[in-house]
Parts: sequence; C-alpha cells; structure tokens
Amino acid sequence: MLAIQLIREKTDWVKQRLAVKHFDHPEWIDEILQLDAQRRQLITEQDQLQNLRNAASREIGMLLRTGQHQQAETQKKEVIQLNTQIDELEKQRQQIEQQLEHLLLQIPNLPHESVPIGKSADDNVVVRQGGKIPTLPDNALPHWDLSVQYDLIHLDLGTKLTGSGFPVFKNQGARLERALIQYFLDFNTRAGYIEYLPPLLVNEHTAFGTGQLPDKEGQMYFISDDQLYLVPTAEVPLTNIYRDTILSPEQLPIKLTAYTPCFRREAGSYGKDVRGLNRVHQFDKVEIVQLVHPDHSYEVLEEMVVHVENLLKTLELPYRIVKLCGADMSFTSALTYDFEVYSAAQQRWLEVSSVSNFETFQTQRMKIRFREGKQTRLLHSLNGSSLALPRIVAALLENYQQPNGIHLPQVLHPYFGADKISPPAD
RNA sequence: GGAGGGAUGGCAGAGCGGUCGAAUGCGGCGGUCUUGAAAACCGUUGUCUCGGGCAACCGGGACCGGGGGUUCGAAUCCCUCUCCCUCCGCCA
Repeated sequence: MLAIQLIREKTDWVKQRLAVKHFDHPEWIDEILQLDAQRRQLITEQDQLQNLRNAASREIGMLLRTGQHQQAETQKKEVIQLNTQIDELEKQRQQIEQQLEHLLLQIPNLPHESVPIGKSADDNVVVRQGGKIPTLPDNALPHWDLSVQYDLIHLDLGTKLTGSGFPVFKNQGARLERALIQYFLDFNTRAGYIEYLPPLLVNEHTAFGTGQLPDKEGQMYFISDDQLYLVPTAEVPLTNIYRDTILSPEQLPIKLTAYTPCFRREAGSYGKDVRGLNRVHQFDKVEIVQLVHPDHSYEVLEEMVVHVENLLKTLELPYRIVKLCGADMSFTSALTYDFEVYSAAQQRWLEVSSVSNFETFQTQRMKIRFREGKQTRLLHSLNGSSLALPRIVAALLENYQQPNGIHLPQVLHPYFGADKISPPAD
C-alpha cells in the first residue's frame, strides 16, 4: 500500500511511475486525493466538537459535585446535541475512509527508476548469464519421462491421492528433494539468515500484510471452516513475524530463511507450461527475507541477488538473471530480478527464483518500523527464493542425465549420500 | 469438547464511572557526583492522527486485546469475538 503523503506530495511523479507499470486508472489517484482532503476536513471538525464535548463533560462533573444539578441538566442536553453532530461526522468519516482504503488497495507499488520500460515479458532485460548449456545424448528425455524411468516422481499417483498438480516423490526422488532443502537452508544460515519453520496456515491479517489479500485471493487455498489460508510462499508467515513492531537500529538488518511447502491454486493454467514439474499446486521452496534500513535496501537487493546466484553456481546449472520490466512485475514489487535455469531437454528457461525489493509497500501495511532518533520510520522489506525446488529438480534431471544415471553436482553428494541417481535395480 | 480465571505503557504491576495517557517498581535515555565505572540522587521516557509553525516545537483528537452498547462522561458497567492461564475429558 502506498503512503498517502507520497501521493499528496508527489502526485504527478506517482502517476508517471504508475504508467511504467501500465496502471491504467490515473484518475483513481485524483479520487484518492479528493477523498483524503474530505477525510482530513471531517477529522478536523470532529476533533473540534469532541474537544467541546470533553470540556462540557468535565464541567458537568464539577457541577454535580458542587450540587448544581440544574445547570448540569442543561449542560447534558447540550452535549447530547453535540453528540448527534459528532455521530453524523463519524459516519461520514468512516464511509470516506472505506472508499479511500478500497482505492488505495488497488494502487500497485511504484517501480524503481531502474525498471525497464516494457509491454510484456519479452521486454525483460537479461542482466547476466552463467554456466554452460550441456549437449545431451540423442536419446535424452524430459524430466517427466526421467521421473518415471528412475522411479522418482509420480504425478499420476498424486492425482489419485489428491488431484492434478500434487506430485508424489519416491525413493531417490524423495531423497533428492530432502537433500536440496537441507542444502539450501545450510547455505542461507551460513550467510547469516536465521532459520524458521513457520506454520503453513495463516490468518487473513497475515495474508493481507504481505499483499496476498485482497490482490491474489483466488491464488490461495482457503480453509473456510477456520478462515485460514494455506501459505503460497514462506514469505507470508516469515515477513509477518515482525508485523506491528518497532525495531531499534541495532537489530537491523533482519535476515530470515525458511523452508515450507507452497500451495497455489494456479487457476486457469494449462498446456505445455504445466507439464511435469513446470507448474504444480504444491511444491517445496526455501525462502529468504530481509527487513532493512530504507537507505540501503537496493544494496541489499544486489547482495541477495549475488547470494542466490552463488547458490545456483554451486549447482552447476546454466542460469540467467533477468530484470523484470514494468509490465511483468508483481503488484507489490518495486524492483524484481528473476532467476531462470536452462532445462536442456525441454530447451527452455524455467523461473526458479524471484528476488524483489518491496520498499515500504508491505511494511506500510504491516507497520514494521524502526527508531530513527525521536521518529519512527518504515523499514524496507525484500525477499527471494533460494530456491524453488521443482524446476531445479527438472533441470538437474534433464541436464545431468547420462547413460549410467543422473550425475549430481558435487555440493549435493554429502546431502544426497551418493554422487548420482542410479537407474532402478529391476 | 466441558468448568473457571485473566488480557493495562519495553517488562512487572496498581487503577471509587469524572483533571487517568493512566500510580509504583524495573528497564531505557539525559544529568549531578567520580580519574573512570558502579552505587546514590535529580530529570526524562508510548503510538497513531488532525491543525499551526510548514524545522527543534506548540495545540487538539484517538488508543488500557478487537468490535458493539449504556452514560453528559468508561481502562473502570453490559454484550460479543479473539487470545492466554488453571482444572477435567480426548489425542499425535
């Protein structure tokens, strides 16, 4: 959520920035300003009347104590008059505020100055590329075939147990998943991130805090009996840990990491994009989150990008880093880098991480602040995947397939307990 | 699931329906003392918001778990929701 003062003070600049995100209702900004002016006017009037009421009530107390009941009664009648006026103003104010909030919630975050102008994902800018794209043997298979051949992942079984998009990992497949999670968490904690294991169900306050509500309501699974949402990413519970807190400068930066399964309804997805592990309803992901001083958040963003990049390098996968253009960014982000890994058998780039700076867009909602002198100030929040597992697994299987098995990168050997995935014994 | 108790400032802990934004203690910050530190003493110490100076500040309003009600007036009374504690039951 944008700060109303920002809209007030830099109206034209806000509109100009929103245009980069292809936000096509600049008139809402004007409506917001109008409502804001009305709101402040009403508050001023109401406060004045309440001031009068407080004084009068105090006087009534005095009158009663000194036995002047007559005067007290006339005073009471006046205050009752006042109260009807106050109630009227209060009703108006609430209505205005509701409209204001409704509009404000539909304004996306402003893109950073460096965000590329663009109309679609085609206009994203490749920042760096690394690793080597392997040449595969002639009979190379995509990961969904390898999964079956090596008895690693069973999508049809998931369909039987739950529905489509809920993969079942088995044997070496399950072990690989566990190894990756463990490795990623170790990599993050070594870099100073504090490990958490948060709840997988969150309430609506929490979902609202990071911006999942109301914007992406349909994307989350909802437990209606208890009014709880299944987490679509660890970002949600992790960032909300610090909701409604005022930190001291010495506590900064806050660096958090967590593994959680992620649940996404992905309504409306179809076709080859969803084949195999490319898009599923439940997947594993390790997330990193930082809450930092607003003056340094873009340095921290670069630091997080390098962190994820280093992790990817150790997996020895061909990758590239993409800076998202205005049209492709999320509602809440000010600047986002996507990480993609090359899936050699599918011959396409798959997104495995998204690292973003949200500036104060989330912290404004969550009221995450720090003390700066006598003032309080909003922190900046950032997060990124490090990493999302399914497409990493897909790329590992496809890129490393050899006639005698799937050779794993060295860093995984101790976690996996072997240097390769062996063909099933049969 | 059943019965009872509770939710107050960073923490602990008071609070007859009317100068209560809230006693007191601890902690924090500033100062005196000291070569320095500790102790002692003095002072200070919440958040949000509106208005004015458009800055260090000043004035108003709101906030004692959330929401609603009674009243001229509510931290204090009533209703409701949430959470916490104790006991019983059930259970990984």
